[in-house]
Amino acid sequence: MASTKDKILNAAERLFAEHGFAETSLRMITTKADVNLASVNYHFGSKKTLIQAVFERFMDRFSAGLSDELDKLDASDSSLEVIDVLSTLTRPIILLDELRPDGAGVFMNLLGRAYAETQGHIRRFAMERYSDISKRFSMLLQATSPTMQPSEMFWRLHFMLGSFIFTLAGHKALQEISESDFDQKLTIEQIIQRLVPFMSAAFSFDSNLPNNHFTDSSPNRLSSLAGE
Amino acid sequence: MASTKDKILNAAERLFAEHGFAETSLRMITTKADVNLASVNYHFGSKKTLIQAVFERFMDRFSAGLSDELDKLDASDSSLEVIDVLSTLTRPIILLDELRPDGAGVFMNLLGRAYAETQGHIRRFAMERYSDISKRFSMLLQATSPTMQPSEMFWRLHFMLGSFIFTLAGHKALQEISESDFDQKLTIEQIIQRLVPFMSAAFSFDSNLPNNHFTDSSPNRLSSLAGE
DNA sequence: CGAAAATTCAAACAAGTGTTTGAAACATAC
DNA sequence: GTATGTTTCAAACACTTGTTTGAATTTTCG
Repeated sequence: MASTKDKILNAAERLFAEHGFAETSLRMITTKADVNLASVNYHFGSKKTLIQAVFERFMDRFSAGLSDELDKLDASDSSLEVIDVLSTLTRPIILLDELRPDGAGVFMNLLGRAYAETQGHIRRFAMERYSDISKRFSMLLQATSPTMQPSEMFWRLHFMLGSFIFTLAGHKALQEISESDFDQKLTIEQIIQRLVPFMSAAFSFDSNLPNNHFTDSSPNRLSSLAGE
Repeated sequence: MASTKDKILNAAERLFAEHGFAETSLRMITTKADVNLASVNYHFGSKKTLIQAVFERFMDRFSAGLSDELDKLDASDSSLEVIDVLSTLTRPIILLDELRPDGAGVFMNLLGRAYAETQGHIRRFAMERYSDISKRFSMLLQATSPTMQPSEMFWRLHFMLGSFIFTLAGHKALQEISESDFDQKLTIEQIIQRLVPFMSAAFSFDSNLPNNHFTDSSPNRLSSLAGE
């Protein structure tokens, strides 16, 4: 029998992912968890800190998994390629999905909502708590492309982050469309296995290459707003 | 002097983008707009339809701008490259930014929040109302890569969508980090001009190529969860 | 002008919110 | 077994929410 605390966390994480933080009331949570209303404030203090606790439980799992993968990468002596670094994300995500039904989707949904919080008490909390692992990941990525400017790498990293969070948070809807339109329903792992090579190709693009095809800014290409 | 209706829309769109739909009360909106509380229900019927109206105003602008760009593309007789199609997104987004302060950021923020809505009354509304323009865009993209499977293209398109929405919705926070860490604050346009070539390179990656570097699945690469 | 329609307004409504309270029930340890 | 600390519970609290009402005001137009 799960403890009251865990029952609350289990119910809360599903409801938060499904309806959002503000749209989920403590009464919805305690009803689903089959515990007394007051127990939330007793065990967690407030709704705000409950949200943090839900987030923390996922994030700890994920960052531990990612840390393991990065360890493996450090241990291997083969030269690092972009895809090797990006691939370290796969397993930690899949592990969440095995932890509980649609764990990865729930986690990414929470991540996306946390990021949307402009005032962002979660954001600040995550920043300081998981800065180590994120720095480590970004260092390794930088090592694959020594000539790339760190600022360019910074932006690319967030471009990628957007793809991951957005796609996996909404994977259920996307899976449905994919199934009805193409008769193929990808699993989370299959989605990631498409996403990783796709993003690796993007990262491998060298914007410093002169006369590069992708940075050709002849009138018909790119924005050229000025020319109108 | 703006009409009451417009004053409400103007106040609402900023507050929605800043705090989210649920976290923004009608009283916050009417206070900021300096109109009577009841006028929201009088002019828009309900909060739900107000949200739709705010969204619609942006989306109409954007899709009209995108439509123009796609027209230009149809008119040009040069062979289409991926970057030509992706570049059509730039101008419509920048135009929103010129329409009102941080228009692009506000719009992307709304888009992101609308997508997060799992139950999604906005999502359904957008699906049927803007299916034409989205189909047109995706057709043109498909034309640049005739050999690519439509299902693969579908997923890539949503990977890209995630990058755009996520990055531009949170661009303010990212700009701040970029400024403090690299002493360079990019404009929205500059962000897009990094994003478009980056994504174009990703789209140009051919996953059907045999023995491709990026799909090499030797033990150290990709997930290989089975092997544990 | 003056009747009709459209709009604004202050006030109230019912419903739902997070949180607090103090007694009851339970568990733990001496 | 009794005392101590922990946890649960029903009830109430103070407050905010979106929406409605009906009268007052403004605008429209013949």
